Amino acid sequence: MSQQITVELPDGTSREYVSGTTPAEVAASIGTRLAQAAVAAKADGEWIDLARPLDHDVALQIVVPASDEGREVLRHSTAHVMAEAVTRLFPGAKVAIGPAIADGFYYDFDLPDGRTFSDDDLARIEDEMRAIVKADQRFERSELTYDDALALFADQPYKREIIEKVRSGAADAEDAGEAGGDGAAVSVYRNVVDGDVAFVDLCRGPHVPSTGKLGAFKLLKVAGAYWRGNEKGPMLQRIYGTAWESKAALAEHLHRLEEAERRDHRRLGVELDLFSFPEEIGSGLAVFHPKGALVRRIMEEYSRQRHEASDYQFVNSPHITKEGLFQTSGHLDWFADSMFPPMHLDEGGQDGAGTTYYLKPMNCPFHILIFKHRTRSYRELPQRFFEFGTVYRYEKSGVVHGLTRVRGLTQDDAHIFCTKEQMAGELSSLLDFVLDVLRDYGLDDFYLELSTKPPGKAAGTDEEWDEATEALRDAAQGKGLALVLDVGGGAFYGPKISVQAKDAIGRTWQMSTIQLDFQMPQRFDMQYVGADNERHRPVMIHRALFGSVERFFAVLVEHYAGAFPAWLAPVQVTVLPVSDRHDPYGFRIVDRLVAEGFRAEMVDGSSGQLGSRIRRAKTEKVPYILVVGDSDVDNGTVGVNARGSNDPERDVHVDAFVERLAAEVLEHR
RNA sequence: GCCGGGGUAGCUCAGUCGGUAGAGCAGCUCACUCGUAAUGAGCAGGUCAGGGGUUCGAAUCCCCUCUCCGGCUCCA
Repeated sequence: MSQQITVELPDGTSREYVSGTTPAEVAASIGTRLAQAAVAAKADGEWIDLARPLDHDVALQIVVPASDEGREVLRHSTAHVMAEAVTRLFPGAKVAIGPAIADGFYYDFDLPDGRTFSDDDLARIEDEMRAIVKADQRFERSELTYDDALALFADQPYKREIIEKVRSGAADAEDAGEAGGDGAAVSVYRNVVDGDVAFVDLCRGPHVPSTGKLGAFKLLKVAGAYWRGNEKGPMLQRIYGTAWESKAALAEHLHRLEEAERRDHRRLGVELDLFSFPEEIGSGLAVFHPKGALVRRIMEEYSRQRHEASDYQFVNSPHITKEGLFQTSGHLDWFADSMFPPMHLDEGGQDGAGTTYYLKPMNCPFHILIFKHRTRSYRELPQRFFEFGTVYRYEKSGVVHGLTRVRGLTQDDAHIFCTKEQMAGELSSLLDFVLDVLRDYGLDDFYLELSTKPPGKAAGTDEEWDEATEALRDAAQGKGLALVLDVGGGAFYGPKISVQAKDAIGRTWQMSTIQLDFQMPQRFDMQYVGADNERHRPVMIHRALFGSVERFFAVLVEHYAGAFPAWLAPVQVTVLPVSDRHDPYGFRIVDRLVAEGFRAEMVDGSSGQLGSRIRRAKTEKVPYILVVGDSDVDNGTVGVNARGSNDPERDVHVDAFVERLAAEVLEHR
């Protein structure tokens, strides 16, 4: 008599089955639609295939495509299909790893004779993949001993390396994830069609039952990638693709990609005449044009106001310094490679040694020196120094990217020096301040990330790190935001909290960072005199709210798709007279607006017909276009075209418009 | 830095087999005087990223440098 097992379903109900029943059969017993949709299952939280027999009581979740888990399975299975297609089309290709990632998947290959993929290859591979999907190959799982697996993958060195690593116990989570198995064995998946094995891959699974379940996918791009992310290791060819539960979901995703491209700040920077990167200046060095500089100035001015109101003191420091400063801080130990090379001066001096200067890659040592300039009393703590400090970092050539990763940037940098007792309160109120200011720039969907001690690249003791990390965690909790752990992501001198913000199309950007630092105060031997008349070491908090002005600017451009809200828009109002007899009235409107402190300009009839002037102003994403004609001149009104509306408002009184614009600017709408 | 792909007018791009460069938009001039997303005509605009090589001849083929793009690695 066969044994019964109890299967608990996500809705809390339980059902009895004969031992050996598969998740596929469970799904079928619940409903045909579920059975048809199912791609995999989770048993007690563990991924399994639908065909894996259940032999004990279990909490079972049937995974369907239209879920995060389901898409992960689809993507991973699609990656296998891609690998099969590549090995068919490129005999001798070595396969590395091919996981599911956010929104898609990739697979790394090593092609014979150093061959590389072209865009045409991508199309061919996609065609081959469609054939494999059409053939509806079954994914069959089996477990092999290490020796059998090594033999099976005799001509796949990357797979063998993973197996060896797992066997020797040196595997990290990534390797273990690839190899599956249960410690004495590894699992492999065979793609079987008509009894023939078309492809086999080392894999933990799970996979869809057969390739026919796949189909809504697209290969996106080819890229180089290091084997195991090791800069010194071999460079593989990576193909990125995306896969979804339906054609509609795929189309939607591709549309999102287009939308992101449309918002690209590098493209809008040219279109809206905001900034550029003249080749003559050098890589990663931007110039801001009048309109971009205007937006930037407004951003900075508002930031200054807010900092002033929150008891920050403004300081300034030079762009270059003698090397000793960065030796003391430790930056030269960690970051000499990514600093602009030193300037050696006065080498003809008596001892011939001369002096070495560096461009500053950061501002903190300067602020420390300001603190240290005289004896500080506990009465003046916390001391908050703020500076728009321009720094230079020699970013590696391949990482420079628009305004988000540049070689010359301006940090809205502040350093707070306080007592240990003040630390908790200071961190908490700082976080409130940061979030509040970010909201004023139109960002309001946040989560926090806590980055801990970086292994092998950190100064200070574990005790100091633990203390600092816990202080940050305490500050982060209770803000009502999700807190995500970023293990090993801290700076060399301390852990950090970063504020991650979602933009208008749901992309996450790292915005502000708050770092707690017990190291610099020691290195620079900072002190204050306490109430007990003894000398104490202050705690130092590093923080940047924008991060860098350039980067924040880029995020705002992409967030707003170049359509800045009125308070930030370089031109708030464009006045268009219908014909040149309305010019004097148009100028009066512009004068009035400018007198009220708005940024208004007039485009008269000599630069085109009304339709073309309207078109241009709309292309420039001006918040308000005012059209003025005969009736407006007679009645003191304007025709208002608010950005985003295709419905012009006629006969709006000038006073009413001014009031409306003023309110909008004031409220940062 | 590494892998791959690019650089032709301000912008977007075409340019065949190696035979000294073309369009649209933008700009300028003139005409049009117009109520909501492109009026028309004309003009002007290029050391084909820079340097070297091959060739009778190079935007085109080769090499180097700069620079951009997609990734990887990195990001104080």
